[in-house]
Amino acid sequence: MFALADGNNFYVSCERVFDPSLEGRPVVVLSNNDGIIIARSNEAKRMGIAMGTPAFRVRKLIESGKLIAFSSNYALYGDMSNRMMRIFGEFTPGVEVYSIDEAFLDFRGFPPATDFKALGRDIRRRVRRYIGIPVSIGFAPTKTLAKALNRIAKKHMPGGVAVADTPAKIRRALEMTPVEDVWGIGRRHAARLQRQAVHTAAEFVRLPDDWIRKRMSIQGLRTKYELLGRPVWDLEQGIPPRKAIRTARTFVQDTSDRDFVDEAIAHFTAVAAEKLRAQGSWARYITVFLRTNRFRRHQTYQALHFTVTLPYATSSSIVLIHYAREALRRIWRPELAYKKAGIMLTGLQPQGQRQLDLFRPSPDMKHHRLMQIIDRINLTEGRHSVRIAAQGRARAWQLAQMRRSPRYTTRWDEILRIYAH
DNA sequence: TCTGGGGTCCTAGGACCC
DNA sequence: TCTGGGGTCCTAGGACCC
Repeated sequence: MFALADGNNFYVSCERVFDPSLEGRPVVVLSNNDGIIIARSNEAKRMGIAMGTPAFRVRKLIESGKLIAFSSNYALYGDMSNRMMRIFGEFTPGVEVYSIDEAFLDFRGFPPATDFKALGRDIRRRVRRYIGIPVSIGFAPTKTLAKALNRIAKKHMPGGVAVADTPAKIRRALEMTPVEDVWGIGRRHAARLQRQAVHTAAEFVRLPDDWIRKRMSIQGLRTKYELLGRPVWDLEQGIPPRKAIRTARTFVQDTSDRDFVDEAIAHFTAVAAEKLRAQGSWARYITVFLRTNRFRRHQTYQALHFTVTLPYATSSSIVLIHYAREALRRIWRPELAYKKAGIMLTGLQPQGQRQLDLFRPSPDMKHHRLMQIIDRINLTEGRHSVRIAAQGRARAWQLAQMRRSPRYTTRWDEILRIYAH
């Protein structure tokens, strides 16, 4: 058996741990720049507030106090997540951290007679007591089924635990699962399946293999097998190195200010390079992209991008920023106003040997050591304490965050400020 | 006025190799 | 007139996930 355990309305639940007066009230958490809604309490869901709603659409509700909104506080959610995952680890060594709020748990070595319902309730109780987060858990023989059972636990089981350990229970679960809620079937395929009168997971698994293979690729077929209880996906532990690292931001306002965007690109590159070094990789390519505002009527949407092949793989912020700015020069069009900019590092390889180019500049070997020192200083003295000059002075990347809660679990200075009042 | 950020995998087609 | 067979690598676009 696998289990999929996740925190209910995770970001909202994190906020509630530190302010219990939020219990029972409609609460939402906003994305970067307080742009859209990315988490909702059950009460907010019941008010009909959809995922992804722009914040300005619910502004009146927030200002009148009918809806409580928080800016996102990833330092808090990340820390709460780690604590929750540690509790999961007390029940089985097989924990795959699948996202910030959910994990697959491996119970394949457990005796068949195990009472998984009771085990699930145990996990739930312990997380609730020690971390303060309500969780839901679904048990089943494959990961895709465990996902479906987790949804059933959340929607239909007051105890927050659902188990499918017999063919009959699996069949029943498939009938209860709308096809659009199956893990691996997204919006496009769901719409197409519904046109074919396929509305539930039970109906989906009745489709012939070659029909699925042709229209939904090998992935669709894997989903079918998993729903039938034939495991395709194994537990994945440890963090595989990223194959791409991307940093991008939406600006608070559209901008044509070249210097501003130049600093932003340099900064995004520095942030991405830091992640690159943290996982011990070098990058071979850097892509810079610019986007105009897709919601503007009078200007057609433009997405510009340019990729530079670096003369040698590197993780030096200095080298990467140099080529990022060159890429920006290539695509910059002064007549446009940009809403979003970003960079992406690809062609990642483990640090070690690298192929050099006979006719192009050689790497500066001193950078490696310099970057190590910068990273170490920034770790102890605070992010961005030491910067490359091109990153400018903290203006390009500032987010609008009007409603962020304190970083309760990681920043003493913020806690002390509250209690000083 | 105001609309997020960061990833992975698969397929088809082109360019190239012997 | 008739024009093989087998492979790799790269890229863009689509679909999916949180």
